[in-house]
Amino acid sequence: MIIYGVAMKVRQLTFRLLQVYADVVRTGSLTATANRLHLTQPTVSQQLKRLREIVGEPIVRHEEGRLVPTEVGQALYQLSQDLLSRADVFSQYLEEYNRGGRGHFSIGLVNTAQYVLPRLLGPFGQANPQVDVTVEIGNRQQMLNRFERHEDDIYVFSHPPIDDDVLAAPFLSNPLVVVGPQHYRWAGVEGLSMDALKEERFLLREPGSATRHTFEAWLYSAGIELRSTQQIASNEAIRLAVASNMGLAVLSRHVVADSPNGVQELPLPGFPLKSRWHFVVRRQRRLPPAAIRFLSYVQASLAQAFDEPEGEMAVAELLQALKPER
Amino acid sequence: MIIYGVAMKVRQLTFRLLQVYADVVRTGSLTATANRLHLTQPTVSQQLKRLREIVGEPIVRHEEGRLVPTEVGQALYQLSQDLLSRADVFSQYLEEYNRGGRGHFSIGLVNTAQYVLPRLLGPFGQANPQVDVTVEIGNRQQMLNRFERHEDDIYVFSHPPIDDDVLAAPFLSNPLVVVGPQHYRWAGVEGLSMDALKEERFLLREPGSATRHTFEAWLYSAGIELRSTQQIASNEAIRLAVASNMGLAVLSRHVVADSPNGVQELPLPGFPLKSRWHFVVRRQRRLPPAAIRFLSYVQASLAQAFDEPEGEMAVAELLQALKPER
DNA sequence: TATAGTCATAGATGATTATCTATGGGGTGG
DNA sequence: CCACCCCATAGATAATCATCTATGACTATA
Repeated sequence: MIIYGVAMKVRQLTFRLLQVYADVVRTGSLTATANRLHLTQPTVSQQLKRLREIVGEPIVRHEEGRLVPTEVGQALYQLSQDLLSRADVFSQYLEEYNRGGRGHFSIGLVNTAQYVLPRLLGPFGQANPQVDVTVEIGNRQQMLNRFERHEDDIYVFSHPPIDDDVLAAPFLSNPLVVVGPQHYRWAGVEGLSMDALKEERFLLREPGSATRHTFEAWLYSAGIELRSTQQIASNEAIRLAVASNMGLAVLSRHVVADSPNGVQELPLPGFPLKSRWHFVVRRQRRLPPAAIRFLSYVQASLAQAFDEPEGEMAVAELLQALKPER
Repeated sequence: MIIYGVAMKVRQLTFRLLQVYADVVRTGSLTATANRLHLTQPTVSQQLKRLREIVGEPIVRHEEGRLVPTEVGQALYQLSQDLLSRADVFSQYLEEYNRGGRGHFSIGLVNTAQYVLPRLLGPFGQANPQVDVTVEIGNRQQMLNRFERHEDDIYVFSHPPIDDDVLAAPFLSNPLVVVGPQHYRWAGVEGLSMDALKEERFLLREPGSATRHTFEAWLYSAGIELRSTQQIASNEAIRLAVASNMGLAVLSRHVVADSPNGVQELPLPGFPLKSRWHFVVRRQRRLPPAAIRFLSYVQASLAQAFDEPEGEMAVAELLQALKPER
């Protein structure tokens, strides 16, 4: 952009000057303006003088004891009003932004978490229509990569990465259960054990998956080795495969919880495997106010919507740890 | 939550800061901006810092070696663009105003002058559609009152008021002639003299009129006393009255010059009485650029449109006298 | 014409700004 | 791992700003 320095010394123009000038035009008196703005009359007089120098043209004249804007002064007054009100709009936007009622944040979800997060994000979005949330979804490994690159504001992991910079709040239990087809032959049998099922075919998620990793860790510690496995990349596909008698699987109870879906949970000793979802943020990262607001919202609704008072506590601590960042 | 009365320190906001910031966003580099604006890199860095303090929020962040505006920064950038371009529009307006191509001025005309001024104001208005001219009309006395009160930018008098502050440029001759009805019985008679006509009824303008005043002064110096007079307040009414055989009159030749109008000029010794119209301005008054432009325009067109080279000179001098006022 | 109110100007003084030079820290690409 | 950009910070300085108090000029109005 080419700047024409000729007509007006824009560089020296200050919003303060415009504020004072606008008030002078409104009151028609330097003294009045001085009082209203808690200044002395000479101060206002000098401000006017300087503004006139910036504009390069007289902007007010005396008329019947009042100060009246000249033709140029009127145009300048309109400009002032215009500019000041626009700056004010921006200021209000800033306030809204700081309150978290407006703006944007991004959250990265491990695949399985997408079965529960909507229950938090949905109502939050309803209550904060001006907030724009980007939801990233991937398996554990993909989310770890994003985390490494600081790509998102908040993450949800069942097993948070270990790092000094990490703040993690376990907010919701994520029980892993063994599921089989609706009319599975072992259904109802007492004393069923995993050892008895090791000959069955198990459908597993891909290696990067946390669900798979947790299950395999448990198998290892229990000294069990599976005979037959098959890899399927999504929880939903696994659920459908189980329903179709293709095998058994270990899934988050949240995946199978809702509605009749052709699968059933098998009561096995040692199950459900306990795990929890964590909100994970970097201690050092300055979260957008909207993200803070979301976490606050989560904290408030956890107890009632999910009956997870412990989660509420954990989120409260997380928020606390983030506050002094200011 | 703490409520901050002001989200942004608007008072300290400068257009300079916005200019610099806008350029930083465009180039994505402090160094580049520093070069473009002929500053050093630390200067730009500090400006950015100050702007951030004013806004109270980070406005840029590093990303792949570039500086990228944050969410708030983007909003601020838009604001900057907006404000700067508006200031620029005003600046352009100022330029136009100073060139006289835009704006307003007022001119006060003595009644008789309204017969010729349109021939100047008309074309000027055509050539400068953005200039808004207020034309005030009245008889000499009324115009003198306006002059005293500094109500107009320019005046047209045939006899300028005497005042140290007055600048007057005689720009056009205003011959006063004796007129009678079209078929007046003395028409064509050689050696006709005013002395012979003093028994006729003369139609005169009101006492404040300059035309009347000039005529009466001439009568006085010639030692002639009229027998019968009648007062009529407008030139036009007088012309019609003369055409209707109600008497004779002394009028500006400009009043009777155009078109067949039922009156004729009577050739009398001593006539036409010489007088001139003057543009009159106050030396001390700062004329709006538009008024200056009008006078310049008049100067340029006098010679060709009216064949009055002397008037051209006089107006040129007037303009000259006004110039150092800056 | 005296009085009060309103502006303008002068002089003084911290505070803030606009800049510069010098220097240090962090990445990026060889 | 080194050289090279790029940015941030420190320190310095002249200019400008934001203010104030004191005072003078001008203008209505009592």
